[in-house]
Amino acid sequence: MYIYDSVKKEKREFIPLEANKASLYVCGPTVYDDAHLGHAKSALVFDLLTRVLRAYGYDVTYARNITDIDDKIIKKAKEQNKTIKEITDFYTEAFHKEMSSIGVERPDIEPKATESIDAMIELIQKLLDNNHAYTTPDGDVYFDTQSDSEYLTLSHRIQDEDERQERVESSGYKKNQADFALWKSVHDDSISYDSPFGKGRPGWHLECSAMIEKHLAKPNTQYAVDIHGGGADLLFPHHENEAAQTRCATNHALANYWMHNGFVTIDGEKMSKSLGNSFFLKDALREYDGEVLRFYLLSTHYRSNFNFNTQDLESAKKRLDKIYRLKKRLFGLTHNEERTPFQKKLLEALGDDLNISAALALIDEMVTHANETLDTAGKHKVLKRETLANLAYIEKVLGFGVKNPYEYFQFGVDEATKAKINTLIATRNEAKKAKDFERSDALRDEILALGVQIMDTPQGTFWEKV
RNA sequence: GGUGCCAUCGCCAAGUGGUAAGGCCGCAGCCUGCAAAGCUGCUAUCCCCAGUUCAAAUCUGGGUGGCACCUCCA
Repeated sequence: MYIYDSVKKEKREFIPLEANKASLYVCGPTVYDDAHLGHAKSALVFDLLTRVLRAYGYDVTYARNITDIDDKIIKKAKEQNKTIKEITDFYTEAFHKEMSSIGVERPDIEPKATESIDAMIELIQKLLDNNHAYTTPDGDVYFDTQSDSEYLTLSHRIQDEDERQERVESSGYKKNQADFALWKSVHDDSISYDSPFGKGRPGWHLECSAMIEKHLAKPNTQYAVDIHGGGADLLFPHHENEAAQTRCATNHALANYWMHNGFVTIDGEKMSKSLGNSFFLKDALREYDGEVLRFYLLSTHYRSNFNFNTQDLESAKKRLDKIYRLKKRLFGLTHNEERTPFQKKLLEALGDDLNISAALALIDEMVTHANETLDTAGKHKVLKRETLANLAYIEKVLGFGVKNPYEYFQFGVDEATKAKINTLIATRNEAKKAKDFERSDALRDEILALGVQIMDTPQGTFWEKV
């Protein structure tokens, strides 16, 4: 399997630290607001990566954190007159629910920042002991970027000479402008934790390093984890700082492979709070089946930026529909797991840095071939068996086609309408039987007016929401 | 201003030196009472200019255009 390493900037063969095992850490959400499509994209990308690694036979340990202590959370809690925990519990649960509806499996480990304070304090203490951090008179602890000769090697940034030397005064007690807080002292009655450095809260970058040490890192390895992932915007400063902390506090570097997913944009612009163009996942889920969103968001290579629009979403849906229609044709048949050449090719495509386009093209060809054979030789047992095995494989590795195919096509149709449609179809079939085509066509138009397309097949008349 | 990424059919999108995958849309046909679905066929020389090479969408240089990071951000 090959992975594009966004730090080394090249595709590299994946060689794990420990044979047959793979550890993966991904920066998760700060739970103070609803997840938007960008969060969905990131979660989907690493969900796919995990599935592919497992398909390759790796025993994967996947950790994704929940940041549940942060200034923004505190601000929101104050605004809504709620406790921090009420806020974070609410958004954590919403996050889980929404991710689940787009087929994202739960990570193996989901550490919360508030449950890892000890590990963070331990890490800060090590950095202080190693002279990679310093305390300020007002009780903050900063990482000393000048003490780390490898600082900025991750993001390939060139340190600005002006920044280095000039602004010591303007940044309080910081030695260098680039230094970042490991511990922010708290002097008022807002939420804080006790520490050897005084009451305070952990810095933003610290928790990931601490949690990786606590949950994933193995002693005496060159890297703490095999793969570290996150959104492209996290490379600097977040990952740069994480890497610096880990490198300076422990005897290993943070990650062997770095993976960064591209952004979801709307009208060509990155979604952001300040632009007011966020598209929340919960809103999208009201209009579209979660799996359609999964398929659409995953249909472009993970490193590319992704411009969201409903026209493209519709055309992605039509592509997914074809998988489900094939499922319908084979509905009710049982099958066993079976390896086919198709599956091998599919995995090879995905193993090439998650080349989803190549994988989807293979699926399209498989579906077309299966339909063609079913059209001409409906009783082709081997084909049916292999196709079912292939569809099951697609479900497992890509998470496409996991639903009941009939229900999939009925998304957003309420029970009363369903009953009405079934009645109309029954009436139409009677008219058809009596060869009263004028009536049957009129009934079909009536059904179409409900936003439903019907299709007559040898197995009966089926309908799909348009 | 600094750094980096990108530019392939109407739209989405693979392809990193050997002569352009796939999907959507469109057109023609098969099937169908008619449709829908399914199937078959048709549709690009790769932003511009120059260079390297037997050979470039793919490498180099120069343009033009778009985006991102440098501040919280998936």
